[in-house]
Amino acid sequence: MTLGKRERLSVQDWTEAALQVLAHGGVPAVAVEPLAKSLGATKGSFYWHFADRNALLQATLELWERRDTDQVLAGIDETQDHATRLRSLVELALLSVQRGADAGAGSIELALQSSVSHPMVAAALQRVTSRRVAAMSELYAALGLSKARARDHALLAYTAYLGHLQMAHATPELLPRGRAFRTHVDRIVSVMVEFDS
Amino acid sequence: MTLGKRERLSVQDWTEAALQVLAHGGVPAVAVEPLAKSLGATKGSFYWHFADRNALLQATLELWERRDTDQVLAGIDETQDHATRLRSLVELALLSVQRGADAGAGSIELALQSSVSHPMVAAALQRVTSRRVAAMSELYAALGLSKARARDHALLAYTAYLGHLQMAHATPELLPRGRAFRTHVDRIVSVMVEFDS
DNA sequence: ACCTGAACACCGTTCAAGT
DNA sequence: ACCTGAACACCGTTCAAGT
Repeated sequence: MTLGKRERLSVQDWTEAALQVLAHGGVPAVAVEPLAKSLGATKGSFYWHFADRNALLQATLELWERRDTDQVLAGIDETQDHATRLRSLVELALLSVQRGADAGAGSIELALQSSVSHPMVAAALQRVTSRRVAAMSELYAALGLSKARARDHALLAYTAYLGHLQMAHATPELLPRGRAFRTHVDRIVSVMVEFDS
Repeated sequence: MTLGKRERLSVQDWTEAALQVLAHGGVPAVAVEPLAKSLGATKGSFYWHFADRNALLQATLELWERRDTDQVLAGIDETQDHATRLRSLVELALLSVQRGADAGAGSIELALQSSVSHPMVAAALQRVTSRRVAAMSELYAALGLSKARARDHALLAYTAYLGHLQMAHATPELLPRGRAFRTHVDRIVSVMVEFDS
């Protein structure tokens, strides 16, 4: 976890390190003293770069938002048709939950969901969620749903994603594994993507 | 929040107070010193009744589990048929999310989901979730689904509930309100309860 | 048996002093 | 400009001493 002895630390160094511990230990783990120790510096050094712990949290959240946006954009294959794009988007989200049970991108998101009580965290989550739901709405609308129904369906799909994320971390023993897991994901995707009326 | 001046505090008094703050401020808010202050006692008094903060948390979790089990049993009308029971179970769960945005039963559950990293919290959640999924599985099985499909469908429904709970607290602005909310809940319930093949 | 009060460790924050 | 080191507040934990 130690990043080696640097003569001087930058704001980026601290923020990067904070994002690391955020993924592992959640928001409470973004603590100044332990962070300083792992970087081989003192708390005083930290307070040169940041006003307080909240400023570090803010910078960390912004870093996460930037990377998350990039990742989602990179995950969509623009050459595919809308239906395929939608299906693979939902599928990728659900499968990504499985991958990084402890270290993946999903674990940062879960850590943030854990700390919604913190206003800054709530704001960051609100922005990212809003962006994702809007993107899915567009896809549903492109498939022929009315604006209202498209948004509603996007919300439902996102709700399923959030719940799946939660279960994968809180009670993974209850989720099917291996082949059964694929079947389960396939069923969710079907429910979320196929519709009528 | 102060429970008045009592001469002597019991384990129940501390546990009850802990459950209160758990609902409002989450697991981190279950702190010995503030709790002692609100009860008009000293930290030393606390440590007569409990080995440490973890022992208090454990007692609080057990209290929640007992009450949760009672509530769920009370919520099911045994005189109804299986389909109606299932539908009202899902519906009640989703609507309860709306009720107590800050104080309701759902807020304790959300607070616990927030702290899955804590092994004791994870264990408690695992027990409750397992119990609920099993109960729903039975209902699905009673409606004619195979054991495997019944369990899978119960998982899917529970996943939707968890995600809904999450959104209602983290990003409530994104969920529809009023009449549109009822429509949204109705749609989720339909997806979760109606099935074929 | 139950509680107080003082003590210590840990982390957030401040700031004077160093390079 | 960037960092150290010491100080203080807050909460978890211990424990000798009180009733």
